Amino acid sequence: MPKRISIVDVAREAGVAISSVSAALNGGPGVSEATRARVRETADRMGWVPSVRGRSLSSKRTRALGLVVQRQPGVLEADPFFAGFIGGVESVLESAGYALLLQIGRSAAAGADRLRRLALSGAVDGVFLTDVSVEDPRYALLDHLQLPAVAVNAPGSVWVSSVTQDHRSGLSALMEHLIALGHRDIAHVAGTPGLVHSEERESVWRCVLESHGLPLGPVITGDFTTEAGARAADALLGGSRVPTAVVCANDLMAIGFLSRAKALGVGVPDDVSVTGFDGVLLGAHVHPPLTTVMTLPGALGTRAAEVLLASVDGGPRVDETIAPAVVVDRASVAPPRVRMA
Amino acid sequence: MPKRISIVDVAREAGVAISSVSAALNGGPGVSEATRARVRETADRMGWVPSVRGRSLSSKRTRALGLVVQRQPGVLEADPFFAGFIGGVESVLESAGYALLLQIGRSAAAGADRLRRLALSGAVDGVFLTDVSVEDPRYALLDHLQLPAVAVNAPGSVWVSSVTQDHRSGLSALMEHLIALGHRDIAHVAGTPGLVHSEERESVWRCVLESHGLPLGPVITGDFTTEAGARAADALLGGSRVPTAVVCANDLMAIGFLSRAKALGVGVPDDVSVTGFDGVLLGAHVHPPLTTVMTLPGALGTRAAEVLLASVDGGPRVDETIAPAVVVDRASVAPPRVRMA
DNA sequence: CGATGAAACCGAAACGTTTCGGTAAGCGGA
DNA sequence: TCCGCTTACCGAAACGTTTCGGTTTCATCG
Repeated sequence: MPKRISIVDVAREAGVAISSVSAALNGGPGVSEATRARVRETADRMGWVPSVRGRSLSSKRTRALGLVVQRQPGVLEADPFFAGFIGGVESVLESAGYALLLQIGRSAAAGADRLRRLALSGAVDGVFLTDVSVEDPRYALLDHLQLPAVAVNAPGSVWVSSVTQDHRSGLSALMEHLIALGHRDIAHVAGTPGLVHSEERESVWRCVLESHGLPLGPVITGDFTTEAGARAADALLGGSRVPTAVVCANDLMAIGFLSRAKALGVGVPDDVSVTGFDGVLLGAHVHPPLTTVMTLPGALGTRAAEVLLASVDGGPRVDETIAPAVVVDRASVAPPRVRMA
Repeated sequence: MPKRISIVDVAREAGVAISSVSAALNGGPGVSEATRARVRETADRMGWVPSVRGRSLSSKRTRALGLVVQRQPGVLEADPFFAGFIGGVESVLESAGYALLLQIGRSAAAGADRLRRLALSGAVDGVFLTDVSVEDPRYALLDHLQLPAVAVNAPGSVWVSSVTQDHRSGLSALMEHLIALGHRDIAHVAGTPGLVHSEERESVWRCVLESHGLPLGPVITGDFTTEAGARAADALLGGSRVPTAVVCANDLMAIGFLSRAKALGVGVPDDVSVTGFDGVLLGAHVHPPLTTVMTLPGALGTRAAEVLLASVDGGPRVDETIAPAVVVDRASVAPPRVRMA
């Protein structure tokens, strides 16, 4: 009901042209300090807030960044990655006066389509690329559109920047730790196939085993949910040849594995060692407390936002790396029990 | 680099006026089926996506809804409420073609200010109100602005609608269950003071005890974090008079309590029963599995989005309720141990 | 004293869409 | 034949800002 006040109202009230109001409030040149102060005072007094609609149409800047999450709602709910990431992003956007436009596509195809519309409609000045898959089609789209973008935990492209937290060193340190304890039979519970971070973690597991001349234990393909972890426990613990250690691609699957192992009467870490990946808060509160690799989604979000903002302002593409993920040794890992042959 | 194509390009290509393109694509009247089809075909062929900037300026509709979260980043990361809620919201917005504008204010004051700017700048067509505190100043702002809004798990106002999942029945059922088992000494670990859901849960705890003529056990004030739960365990288990049951205002605090209790050598549920509230996925995987009240953030988000969308379309304010939260009885509750007087 | 130039300020176009008043064509009825 | 009504379509204003070219003012310098 209270009619919006616009820049023309402020201009009339202050007795200047609207272009002067604009210049005064945006710090532009061609305005004396006296008028600048007077305009500012008038605008404040009238409670004027520039219309983001008019502004974005005119200035080609929306002052919003886009994030299209393509995940099952269930994973989203349990996995704290996004909450942490978004928290980090927001801490930067807040001071920059930017907003975050969030969309959730339940499949990769739906996500790509939403991203396409988001970009083409000019709703955002740049986008974050998460859950990147190998041969992700979104790179081609963004390269073509030349829309500022930053890939998170995935390689960049000709046009797209990237911000990454190194997974490899932390995970290989964890593997080395297991091997140093005497484990020779190490299984892997993998994440959703096709995602770069799934593939990467599996590749680390494989490389470390090969570098020690150890046999590749069984691989169970999961989807990052606790249910997948439980199914993996069924598959791995019920067989004739039970591994002495199980390296899970994320904490949620490790926690699901832990629960099912307990239900099956298999002791952790006495009968089998289990490790996770992510470092979720609750991993410290399960039984036994989960040995894992601690990642920093918040720091990742912060840096990604800074990079993307710089890119929006015309900066060059960059490939950044934040502090690597480190092993957090809790109590779900122990030397293997000596067994009968 | 590939210059944006606009509605005038489509109009020229199809040989009609831009107003006809607009009418044709938006299903407006005054367009023959023949031209409508031709325009649609042309637009598709050219890959035209309407500019949300031009559209929102002209139509007074942004096709975006706002959510200002005012929480500490830490809580946000661990508490799956928002991920679930946002998932539910998005499932509705996706089909409606709306986007979600997310902002995080680290304090209530910062949140209120961000909401104010969000509303005044015309960036959104409506907003969700979460983490509402008693006497929340945002109601007055929205009432004054007449901006469509829906309060989540909090009462509405003259102008603001509300969508609520009943907490009281589930929590009082949980209390009755404890009392039926023989508990007489029931403590409460409360949430952040001032928030309506904190106050509400404490009030249920108080009412049920009073209705049974039982003494009010000690109340420890927390802040919904696991650390607060651990501190509560220190306070409650170290004292001379240890309660037989502890009702926590959320799962995170209950889980923190559980961990610390184990560290202190206090058995759950043998020495003390513990309950949570929320029904987070991981509550089933801690030891012992947590008895709690299961809420449905996703369903809440879905309904809230529907209500808000209806409100944006001029619908009347409503107060909705979704299916109540129900008790999930796992293993952290047992009859009290018989003690020496 | 007049020319020069910078600083301050103004006016209008441009951004891309929706919306509304207006016009031409077609058609049935008197 | 002419009037009036409907249908299809067009042109232009409006939304609120930024931006850019232009004009005035005034001090400076030759």
